[in-house]
Order: sequence, then structure tokens, then C-alpha cells
Amino acid sequence: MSTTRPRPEDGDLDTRERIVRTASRLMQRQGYDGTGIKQIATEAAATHGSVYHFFPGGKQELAVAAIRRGDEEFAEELRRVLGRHDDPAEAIAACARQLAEGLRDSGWIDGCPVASTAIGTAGRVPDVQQAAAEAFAHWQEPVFAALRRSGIPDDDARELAHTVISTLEGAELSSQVSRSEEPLRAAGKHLARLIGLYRPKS
Amino acid sequence: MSTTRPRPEDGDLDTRERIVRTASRLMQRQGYDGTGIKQIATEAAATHGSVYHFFPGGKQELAVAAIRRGDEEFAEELRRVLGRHDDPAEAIAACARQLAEGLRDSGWIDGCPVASTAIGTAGRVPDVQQAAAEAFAHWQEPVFAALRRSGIPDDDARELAHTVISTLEGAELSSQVSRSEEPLRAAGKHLARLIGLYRPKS
DNA sequence: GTCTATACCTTGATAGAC
DNA sequence: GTCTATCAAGGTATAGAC
Repeated sequence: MSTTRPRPEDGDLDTRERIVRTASRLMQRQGYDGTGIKQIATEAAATHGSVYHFFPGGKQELAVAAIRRGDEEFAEELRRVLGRHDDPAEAIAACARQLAEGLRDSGWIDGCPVASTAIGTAGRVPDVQQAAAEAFAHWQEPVFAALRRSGIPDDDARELAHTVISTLEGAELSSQVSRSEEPLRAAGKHLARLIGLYRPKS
Repeated sequence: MSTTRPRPEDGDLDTRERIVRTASRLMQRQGYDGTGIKQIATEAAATHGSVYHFFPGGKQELAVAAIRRGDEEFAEELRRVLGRHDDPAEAIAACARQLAEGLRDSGWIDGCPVASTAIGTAGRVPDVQQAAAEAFAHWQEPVFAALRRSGIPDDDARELAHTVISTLEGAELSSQVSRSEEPLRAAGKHLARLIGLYRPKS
């Protein structure tokens, strides 16, 4: 019923979309304070005025939109990888491998799309912090669902989903900082063993 | 043989020490780009000129010193808590509780002393990134030693130490962003169970 | 070692023509 | 919706008196 979405490839995105994408990518790499409105405008091929036209709330409003975009992107990636495996232990290990691959292929610069912005604004920019908290909560949902599907009781699955996201997050940070796939590799292996502890014998 | 160190309490620290402490604390909260030299100087009760006197390399050199300070502080905290327990599973769970307590007591603003600076400069400020990578590596040592003491083989202990640090790091980030002790609580519980898997039956 | 003054640049944000 | 000009404020860093 909706008009067909063009699935735009490159420069034919509307201005607002280019701005959000660019802001999300830049803040992922440089954090909130390290990313300027001017840099965003330039790299998005937009003018300074356009940014404030679409985001009258300025940098804070734009940062919230960028965080939400990163939220959706990673949630989709999670769902995609989790959907390819029946065994949740295998699925989570695959997620860790996917993160390691993306990190390495980017030259260790594209880590979690939310973490850098979130950590640099925690307790200082409430709107951004709130959006980041929602992202972390969203990401637990597909993990929780996968664990529950395998027969793990709700309470255990809920708790495990917390730890899965925390561990992937921390291992991605460790891998990025040390420029090594080892932390994510170890995390995938250990999360799989941990989940195995909770999975009912079939 | 060295002159007795005064263990200074408050305002009677030498200038360089006040600057490093202040820089470490501010960058922990606001990251590298969010923390200005002027703010550091003001809060350290030092002058602008003093900062550049002690750190001719400017902000980068000061950030490296701040990271190293955070490195040492957290390493000592780890050693202290780990030293209080014979069972490494209990010890790691206690570490998670300690982190949660510190985070909550600070009003959720004092997270990892290195993470915010590290993540915001990854791939952009090589000296800072290097210092952060060293910090992550240092923190694994006391964990590795504790695991080995309990009889876990070297290779397993090495790998587990990676995951312990990654998970604590990620759970602290999750707890800080969501302003909840739950991620750290779950991480402590699950790390303890994971370590239990590797510990030889006595 | 400490302090002040200052050079020079970039920032976030606004106004108003088109 | 787009673009340019402009502002006040704050950034890093340097120079030089004391």
C-alpha cells in the first residue's frame, strides 16, 4: 500500500537520510564531542542550514536520531545472524564472528554504532543516554527469543540475554582497542559454553 | 631508600599529580574530545601554562598519562578484590559487585577510567590507543594468575582472562548506560558459572 | 615553575536571502 | 528546502614576564 521504497544506493538519498547516516557513522567512530555539525554536513553533502532545518534541536536531536539508526541496524544484524541457526549457542558464536569480521574489515574503526556516543555522553546529555539505553534493551529481545526457543526457561533466558549483549559489547570494545580478533573469538566460545549449561538436554 | 612518599590527601599534591588525576577523572566521564585543557587546568587548580610545562606534548601526552593512571588504579583494585578470595569464581563475582557499587555510588557517572577515552580515539590518536591497549592487557594478568592458582590449565586460563575482562567491561558499560546494576549482577553470576566449568574438581 | 596574554582556529547556533 | 554570512564562545597551543 505504501509507495515502493527506492532502496537508494548512493547519492540519490533524500537529504535527511544522508544526514542521519553520516551522523551515525561519524559518531560511531569519533563519539559525540569528536563529531562536529560541520563535518557531518560536509560529508553528507548537505548544507549547514539543512541540518538545522531537519533537526531544529541541533546536535542533541541529531545524535538521538543517529543512535536510533545504529540501534535499528545492529538489531537487524542480530536477527539476521540468529535466524540462520537453530542452536542458540552456535548462533551467538556466529554473532561474535560476524562482529570480528566487520571490525577487522573496517580497519578496526567501526565498532559498536552506539557505544562511543553513549559512553561519552553518559550523565551529561539525557536524551542521548536514554536513546542508548533503549538500544541496549532492544538488542536483548532477539537474543532472549532465540534462547527461549531452544527451551531455556524465561528467567534464565532473560538473564543470559543481558550477559550475551554485555559480553559481545565488551569484547567488541576490547578487540577494537587491541586491534585483535582474539577477545571476540574467546567471547563467542565462552558464551556458547555458557548457553550450553542452560540448554535442556533434548 | 627513597624519600618517604607523603601519601597526599587533598590539596597538598604537587601540581603534576593534580593535573594527571584531574585529567584522568574528567576524561573518564567526558572522553577525550569532551574534555578541554582549560577545564583540566581549572579543576586541578593549576594554570594553563603549568599544564604545558609538564606535558609539552599537549593534550595527547596528557591523555596518555591519564590513561596510564586509570590503568594502574583499576589494576590495583582488581588485585585487591581478587586477593580476598581463594575461589576465582567467587573472586570474579566480587569484582562485578565492586564495579556495580562504585558505579551506583558515583551516580552512574564514573565508569571504566579508560573506556571512554579509548573508544573515542580508536584509530585516530595512536599514542592514546596504544596506552589503552596496554591497560586492557595489564588487567588480564591478575585474573590469569588467579585462575591458574586454582588449577586451571594455562591455555584455558589465558582465554578465560580475556573473556572476564571483556565481560566486566561490557557489563559496566551496559550498567552505566541503563543506570542499573542488573547487567553487572548477571555478568558476575555467569562468569562464576563459566569459571566453574573449567575448574578441576578438587 | 608559575602565570597572563594572546594568536588562531573551530565549534554550535541563528538570521535571512533565495 | 537550500544556502551563505555571521556571531559569540570555546578549543589548542605558544610566548614571554616574573
